[in-house]
Amino acid sequence: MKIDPNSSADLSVQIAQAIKDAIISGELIVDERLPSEAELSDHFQVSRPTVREALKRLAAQSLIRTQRGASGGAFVNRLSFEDAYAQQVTTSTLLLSMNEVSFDTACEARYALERACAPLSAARRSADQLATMRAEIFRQGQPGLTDVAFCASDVAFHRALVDGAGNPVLSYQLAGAVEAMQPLMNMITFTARDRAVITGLHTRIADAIEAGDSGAAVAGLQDLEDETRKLAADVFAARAAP
Amino acid sequence: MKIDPNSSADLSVQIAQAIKDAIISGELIVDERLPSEAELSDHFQVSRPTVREALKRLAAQSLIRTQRGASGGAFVNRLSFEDAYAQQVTTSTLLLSMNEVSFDTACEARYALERACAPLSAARRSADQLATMRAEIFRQGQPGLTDVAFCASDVAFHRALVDGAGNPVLSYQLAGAVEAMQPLMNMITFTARDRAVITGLHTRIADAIEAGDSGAAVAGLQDLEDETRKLAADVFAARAAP
DNA sequence: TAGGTTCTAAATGTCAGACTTTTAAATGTC
DNA sequence: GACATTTAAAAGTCTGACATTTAGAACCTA
Repeated sequence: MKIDPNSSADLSVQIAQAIKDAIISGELIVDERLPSEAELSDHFQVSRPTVREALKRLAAQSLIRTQRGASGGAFVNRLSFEDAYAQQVTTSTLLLSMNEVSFDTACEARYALERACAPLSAARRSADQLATMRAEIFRQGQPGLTDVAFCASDVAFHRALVDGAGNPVLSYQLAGAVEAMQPLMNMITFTARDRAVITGLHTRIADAIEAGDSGAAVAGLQDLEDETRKLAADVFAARAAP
Repeated sequence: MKIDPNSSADLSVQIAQAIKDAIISGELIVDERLPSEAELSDHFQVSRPTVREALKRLAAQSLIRTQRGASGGAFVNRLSFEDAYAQQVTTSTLLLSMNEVSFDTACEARYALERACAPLSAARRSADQLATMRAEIFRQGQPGLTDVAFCASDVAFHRALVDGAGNPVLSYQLAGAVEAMQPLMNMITFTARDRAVITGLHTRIADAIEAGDSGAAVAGLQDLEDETRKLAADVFAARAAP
């Protein structure tokens, strides 16, 4: 682990990069303890606050974790799917909210990816995942449900569908696509009729998944995408010309 | 922006979270300048190094950028697709390398997602993206190409295919799935015959994309997935029983 | 007056050293 | 042997200072 004394970049950035490279290259392995802050500051010839800033950068990316006390220190962190999920969701959400991504673009991406999961889910979903889908459909039919709660249930339904594929990598990749849509969906007002149509499609999809009919599941998702985009278009049209 | 004085969490974590919340909620908008470090340390009643650690955490996630000098400071950063790509790729790569994800699982996820892009790409790809695909196929046929270079070209081919869908959200989501496979692919030794089969399939896919034939493109990707998994299985079998 | 130069102040970047808190392990006691 | 106590190591935090960068103001000069 070396830094370039001639570089113009901030020291804490360079040090963070050096450690990150060591982790990626396998020079530092999972659960290995890094040298203490004092040792690192000695090694890189910088002060301890500078080393600490570098470590905080890595901690923010879940690359390391720190422990206080004797035999404490910074340890290379095993990046868990859970941590990665969370990062993926916040990054995707911010990306969408800060870049004026159109509803259609986000929606197209989400459903394209979800349709990719449908055949796997139809073949492999557990009874538990199917039960979750049914439970969410039931919840969506309850009277008095707020729009926000309806959207949250919608996300939960789709999460179960994706998880049904039994492929954690797929679940991780889709987490962002599905959850980041929620703020966009929250802009829509769902009438009782809209909800009935959506839950009807959800039922169709769940039935197809239960029957192992991947074609029907894909078709159901296609119709749901069309319906969602139509709803959104109506909302935006109504706002443009009140 | 407030922090809880009774919380046991580290101060820099709390402060980073408070600022992050303010950004996500829209309280702080893109390109807005945060208070100076001195003002923040005054506001939160902590020292400047603590504030700085919090800011470094946010900078590591590309949520803010800092500028030195007069009228400098920390600014809310517009999360660009480029930044998000990069994060997505490193996170996915580490996730795969640290969690003993099987080749098959990663491969299945990657091709499932890629097949989702194929119909859009067949309909929309630009001439430029098609040319990139052709150029990479040509490169893959060159003699003397190392296995690593062959894999890199493979990734470039697939990136062009995905970008052909013309949906930046989709490109972002797939960046991780496609690029994170590269280290896994690098474990495979490609014989001349293997390469011929793969480039043949690439040609089939490119032809289908050019012709706008989404069914053929999906079928080509399916065959490519099967071929890739067969190759990997052979490699692992050979290693298990030498 | 136009245009370049120098100065200045504000802000981040870095450093040194000290103190606080947490925690595991060594030590001591019954 | 089990439990309490001490100890030391390490991260967390604070104070205060100095270095460096940079935009803009003030100042000259042609």
